[in-house]
Amino acid sequence: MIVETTINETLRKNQLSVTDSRKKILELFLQTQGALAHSDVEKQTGTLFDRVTIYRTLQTFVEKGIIHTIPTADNSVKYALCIDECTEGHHHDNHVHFVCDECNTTFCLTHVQIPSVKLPGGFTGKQTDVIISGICSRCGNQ
Amino acid sequence: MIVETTINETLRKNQLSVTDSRKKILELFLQTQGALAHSDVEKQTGTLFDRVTIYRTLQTFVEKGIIHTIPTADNSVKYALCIDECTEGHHHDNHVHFVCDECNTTFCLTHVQIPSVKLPGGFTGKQTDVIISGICSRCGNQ
DNA sequence: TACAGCTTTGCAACTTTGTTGCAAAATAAA
DNA sequence: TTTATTTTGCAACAAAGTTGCAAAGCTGTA
Repeated sequence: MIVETTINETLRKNQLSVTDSRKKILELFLQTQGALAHSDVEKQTGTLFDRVTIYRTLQTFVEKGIIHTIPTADNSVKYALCIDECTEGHHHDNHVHFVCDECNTTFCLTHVQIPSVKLPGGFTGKQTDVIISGICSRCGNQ
Repeated sequence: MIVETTINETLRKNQLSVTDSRKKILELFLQTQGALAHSDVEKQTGTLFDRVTIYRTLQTFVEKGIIHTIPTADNSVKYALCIDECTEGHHHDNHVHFVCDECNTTFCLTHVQIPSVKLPGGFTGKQTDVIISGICSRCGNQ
């Protein structure tokens, strides 16, 4: 169980009103190891909140830098907490994400170094996202 | 202008019937430097084909390995030709894509080496996608 | 070239996903 | 407690994607 104080503090720090939906959705992310899609949040909160509220809450969290979006090869958008306090300047610039082919969980690998890529002439890179798919530690060790 | 023979051959090689929509959509990809979203194809072909036909054609092309999907940070799916004959085993395993923040074009950088990433213990990577955003050569040189 | 068999297309209807405006409810500050 | 501001839920809508099925189009063979 996550201490409610932590959740409230996080919201206050980000100048957000403390509301039921925000508390519950933030708690969900804190409890979840992997990333969540909008539909996941919707399923896990049942009929507690309106669909629109969930959209707006996720959007707000992204704007405040509490969560970030993850690129996926299919059309789904996924969100994940930035676990490290890399949040300093609210720049979630470089990320490595791991999607398990078996259980379909998305991991945000914060402790992995982003490799630098040589770009062709004239191209200037700002942000690099790496998505690796394969088998995660849980599914591999069975 | 792309030779029609090339298009027909590509379709035949992949055991696909040669139809107007397939010819036209494949031609579009051959003419386009960047990647295309479903909506781009729709706009560029006008009322020539039904929306459903475009969906199905893109899906077929992906299955046959003629094009591949590109992960994006927003929710849009993009498709691009695999230009190199890396198609040998129909395994489009590793890709570097570049999205220009300015003109929003997506480039499939086939000649860029994919860096290897050290994964945490227990994780086994199979496919790596790298998405770099920034300024492309066209927009930078102006 | 014509025909039979198979594949593809277009239509209609539907589901899912995401957005916007606005009044009511909840929260924050005084 | 009261007031000002923020957030929520509803309704209505727009966009994106899917499915079944009959009609039309392709392919191979004669």
